[in-house]
Amino acid sequence: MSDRPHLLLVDDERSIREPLAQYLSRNGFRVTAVDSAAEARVRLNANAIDLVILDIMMPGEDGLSLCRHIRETSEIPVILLTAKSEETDRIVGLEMGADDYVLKPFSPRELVARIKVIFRRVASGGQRVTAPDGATYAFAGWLLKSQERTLVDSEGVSLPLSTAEYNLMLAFATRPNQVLSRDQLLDITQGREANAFDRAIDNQISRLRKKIEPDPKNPTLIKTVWGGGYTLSAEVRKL
Amino acid sequence: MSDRPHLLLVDDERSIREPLAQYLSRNGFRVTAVDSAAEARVRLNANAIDLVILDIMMPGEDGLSLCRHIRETSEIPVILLTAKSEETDRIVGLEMGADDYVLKPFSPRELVARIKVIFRRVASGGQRVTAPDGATYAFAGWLLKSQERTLVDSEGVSLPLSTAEYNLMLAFATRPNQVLSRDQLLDITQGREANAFDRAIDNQISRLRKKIEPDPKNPTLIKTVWGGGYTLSAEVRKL
DNA sequence: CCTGTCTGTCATGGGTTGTTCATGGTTGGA
DNA sequence: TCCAACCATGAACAACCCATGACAGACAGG
Repeated sequence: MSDRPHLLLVDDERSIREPLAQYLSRNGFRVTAVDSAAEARVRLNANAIDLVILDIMMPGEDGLSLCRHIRETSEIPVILLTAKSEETDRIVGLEMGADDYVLKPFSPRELVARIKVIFRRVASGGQRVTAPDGATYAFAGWLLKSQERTLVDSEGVSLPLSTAEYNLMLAFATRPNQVLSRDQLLDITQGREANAFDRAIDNQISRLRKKIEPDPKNPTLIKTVWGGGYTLSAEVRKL
Repeated sequence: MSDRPHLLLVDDERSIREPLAQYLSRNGFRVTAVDSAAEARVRLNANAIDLVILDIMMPGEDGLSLCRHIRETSEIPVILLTAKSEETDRIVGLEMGADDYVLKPFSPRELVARIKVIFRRVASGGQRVTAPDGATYAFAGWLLKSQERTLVDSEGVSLPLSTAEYNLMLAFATRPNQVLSRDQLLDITQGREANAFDRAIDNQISRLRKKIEPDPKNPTLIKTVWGGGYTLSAEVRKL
């Protein structure tokens, strides 16, 4: 986890969402605030989220459903916000995998305290681009082995990747055919924000292409999206 | 932690303590119930406590004081019970190192849910080298025998490890494919903090690689994660 | 007390990554 | 079609991080 943990705040009520996002920002967190579960799913995929704060009551998909989804697909901690005082709902939330809940109306200060408690617990294991244990991704004749952190070509020859190259490759392999901006890639691979005129990602892309593209000048795998970022254009199978 | 986690319940009011202890027992926990902070200190020393449930308001030494003591001397999680509804007290508790608090009157079912949340967290990321219980770990053609503190290769040849090397190897074997920072490794293997420019772990890694890597210059087992630490890239079976 | 092993510290060298910058490609409008 | 503005590329460089040999203090066994 980077210096400033990245929180995803999901609440449909603007009057809660915006001031809370501001408060959390002032307290040392990076905050992405969205107003629906659907938007939250997009952000979970695109960014490296360290913790989710989730309103239970929302139009469309509700918080409990999203919470279940998060728990099934990742280890990201979840704090539920609930206006309901009914005990059963809160307990259902905990049993569903939420790490904590906070009753509305709550004090922002208490929420921050609870967030810190969770990070204190998590601090030992958490790492950013963790691939599911031992997963292998197959695309375009390559095998990306997350356990060995290497690429293997169709003839079984192993190609060593540096740490940054591996992180980048994994970011693409888990999000094939998705355009990822430089900001997103920085966030995913290193959990940091871009400083002005940051060409770090460009450079890594260049180095990666030299390793995996048949003709690095005419990339067929990692394509440039002008003004947008990069995308891995290949079908990826997870083994 | 054994199958049935051992809880220490500290509350001076018998009308709460005894029924609650019973309820917790019926829900899969071993429970030691005491009525004072002093008694709690004795039990903490004498028994292997996995979690403490602590009333804040008690005659004599109060819960907050005991909580601070626990946090200073161990990693045992603490849940505070508090009758006070004042926000500040609860937050002070959290900031003092408690893992959670529950407001009186609370439902036992909710308390159990919260206990389980904490154990779930601890189980995934917990520190500490697991006690040498005579287990053997098999990975990449090696056997790490915790009883003999040696590595045995596929031909049965035994390779002696020094203490530090063994601790390091065990730390990896119990956390395969996890990136462990130098800080974590120092903490796990020696329980100490890194001082600035601490290269002790680097050196141990280097020595360990020379012993177990086919080609120490191109490590395939213990890999470097740039800016992150090291990881054991292998499938580990516990025998 | 001596000796050998173990382990932390230091210094040096090498690898990896971020930044800068000149160059060339892409885009949209004239 | 041409041009200006913008953007991407990749080489060169600098900063940073890591690997490892040498050394010395700590420690245990004789």
